[in-house]
Amino acid sequence: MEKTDITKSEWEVMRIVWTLGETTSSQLIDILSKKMDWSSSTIKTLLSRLCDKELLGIKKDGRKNIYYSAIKEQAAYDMSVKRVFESMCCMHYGETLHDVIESIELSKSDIDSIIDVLKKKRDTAPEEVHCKCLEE
Amino acid sequence: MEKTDITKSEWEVMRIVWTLGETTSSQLIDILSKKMDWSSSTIKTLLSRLCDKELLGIKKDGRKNIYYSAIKEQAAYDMSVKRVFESMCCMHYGETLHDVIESIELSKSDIDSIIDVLKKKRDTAPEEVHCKCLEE
DNA sequence: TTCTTTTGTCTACAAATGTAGACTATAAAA
DNA sequence: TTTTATAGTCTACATTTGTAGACAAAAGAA
Repeated sequence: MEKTDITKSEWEVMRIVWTLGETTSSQLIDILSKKMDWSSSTIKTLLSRLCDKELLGIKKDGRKNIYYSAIKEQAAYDMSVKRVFESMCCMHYGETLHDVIESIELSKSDIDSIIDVLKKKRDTAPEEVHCKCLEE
Repeated sequence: MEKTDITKSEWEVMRIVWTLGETTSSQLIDILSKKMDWSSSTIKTLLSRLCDKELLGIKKDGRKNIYYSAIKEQAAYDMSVKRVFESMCCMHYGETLHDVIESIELSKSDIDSIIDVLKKKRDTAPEEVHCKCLEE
């Protein structure tokens, strides 16, 4: 079995936890019930599933639960983007990146750092990448 | 309802179809049963689900089915990567792209074209992007 | 201290997904 | 033409996901 993916609904919860740091269910219910129009039960269910998956951790404060993220936000993003790329034909990596970069918001310093890594990568980059979809 | 996602197993099928162009179930069974260690039934089920979702189309050749992709490969990739980015905090777009670029194979011309779009984007790029995770 | 709200834990249930067997109509082989 | 291998369509069934109600315990309000 491979690591479970974070599902669409779970991302919503995780992002709030990452943004707030440690937090309580009431705070999460407060925010997510408005934002996502979910019932409190739904949010509680998601919280306990995320704990099962060990994506969240719990500390007890009396009888209240304090939730905190058990994984680093950036690591979660890296992993999930990497997974998408793994489902793709590698011949399309370039254009896909091109297209996504066109469509999202990036700061100047983001851009600079990406250009930087691209330039470094260029030295050892192959002339072409070839399709492996039918292999193995 | 939003457009259904392509699932992990479905991607495997779609990629073979994209690579082969029009094809038959026997050819797909041949390739995927080896590659994925799936039974022929599994592959047939996936094919018919993909047709239901209108990601594949069928032409009849006698009583055989000829399958073909009903969506463009690049469009499918663009859409699915875009979806992942939509689940993310936009403050992490830059680093995520940086990390994924480091980890995948890109040709020199891919790299050039991405640098190109980045340079264009830089002119109008903001100094910073800000987190919207708690908004709305 | 009794009533009410909050929290937390269980249970529920439909839809989507992963995976595959059963049955049927052909087509190919013997 | 009888046998056999195929391809296609249905049905099946466990898991995961989306979504939420029921109920109990504890905390706060009256």
